[in-house]
Amino acid sequence: MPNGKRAKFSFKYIAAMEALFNFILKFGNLNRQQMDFIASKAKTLTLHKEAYFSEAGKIARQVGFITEGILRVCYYNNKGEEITKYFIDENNLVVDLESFDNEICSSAYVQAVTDCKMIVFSRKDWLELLQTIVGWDAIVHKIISRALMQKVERRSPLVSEDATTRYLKFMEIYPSAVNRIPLAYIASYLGVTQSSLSRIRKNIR
Amino acid sequence: MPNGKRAKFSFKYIAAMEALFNFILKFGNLNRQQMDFIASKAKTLTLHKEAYFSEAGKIARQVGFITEGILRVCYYNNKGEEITKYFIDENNLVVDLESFDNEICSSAYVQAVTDCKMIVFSRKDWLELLQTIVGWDAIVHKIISRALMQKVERRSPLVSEDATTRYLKFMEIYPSAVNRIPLAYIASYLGVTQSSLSRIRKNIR
DNA sequence: ATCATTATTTGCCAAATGGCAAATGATAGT
DNA sequence: ACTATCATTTGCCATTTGGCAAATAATGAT
Repeated sequence: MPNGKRAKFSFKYIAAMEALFNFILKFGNLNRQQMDFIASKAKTLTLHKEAYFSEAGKIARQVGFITEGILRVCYYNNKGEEITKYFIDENNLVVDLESFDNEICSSAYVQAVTDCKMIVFSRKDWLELLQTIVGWDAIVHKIISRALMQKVERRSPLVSEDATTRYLKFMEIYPSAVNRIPLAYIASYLGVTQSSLSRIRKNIR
Repeated sequence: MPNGKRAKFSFKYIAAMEALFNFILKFGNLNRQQMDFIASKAKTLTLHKEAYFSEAGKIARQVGFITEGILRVCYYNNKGEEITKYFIDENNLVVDLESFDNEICSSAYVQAVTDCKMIVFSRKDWLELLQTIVGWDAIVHKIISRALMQKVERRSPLVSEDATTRYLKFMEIYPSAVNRIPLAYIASYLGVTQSSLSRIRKNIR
């Protein structure tokens, strides 16, 4: 990227890109040219609290990276209750994989829990990156496998714990998020009622 | 494979291999030569009920494909309770991914719930397949991603359901396995006590 | 067939959690 | 500062689930 062009990027934008590459480079190597090509496809996206990144009934058309804020993935179960499947916080990739990969309608909402700043790639650009950058698919596969394993390791153990233990585990995993996520969302993530979670909080102190 | 050699394979062995390739070919294409190469690395393994396929504290050194029987993956939580994380039944790949990929000690046991027949690949052979067969890594990635997504989709929703609903969902997913898995394992998978599950079974009829 | 062992069911009661509604607290808009 | 709105806490009681122990059933070995 020629020096003369730098001026048009804000400090915040550069910091966000740096966070993105810090994240990516944990999973594999890229040269300067490849990184510039990725950067050339990146757009920024601001999501206000409660806005949707992708929606049930629609096809997910972008891949995102959260630089600020927290998203959650949720759905409605057959009793009509809204269930939070998981939270995704800063410096993580967000994509409704099933929907994005297969171009089928999603059954889940991906929603901003707080105001969010993201870097996003359109489906078209993302596929171009996959076709152009040698080794990019391997990096993406690693990122996605790790994210999936993390989801399994985080939510699934809750099944065998009582409500208090669930909340304690939650606080361990998302210490900085606990105070930014409404109680109702945490309760639905943990599979307890709001009032129970409120009482659990009281008892912990 | 020359005709003269066929005689040394039993009917059962051939059926097992066919099941393996039926499974693999759902995720990508392979030519005859590639399939023969894979087959040349395959060994059969019989596990008796309660035997371990891989163990906590050890490094997982093989990839398996179940042709008959059911395995379970379990661990001990910090209260010392044995928790079944999931079951894996016929026509599925089994590998303790974290341990196998990174050559680190596992924290989980993979144990036969019933007598099992499997096709297995040693770590060495598996890596050779990855290096030799073009496109094999892509197929493996797809298989593994799907398996991980399935785990997320199966166990994680249990968090938000009551005990009876958990069991009903379990029966939907593993209809043919319900009667082959001891109640205690199912109970620990569902996060309920044995006695509760026993009562739930009674009430359902 | 018999016994020993293990798995499952059942009874009894305690503890945890849910359901509902009201009270309190927090927040944003005017 | 004052509402209106939404989020959280609390009280009361019902329901679900757990803990423990004993009874029954199933299984495998001799």
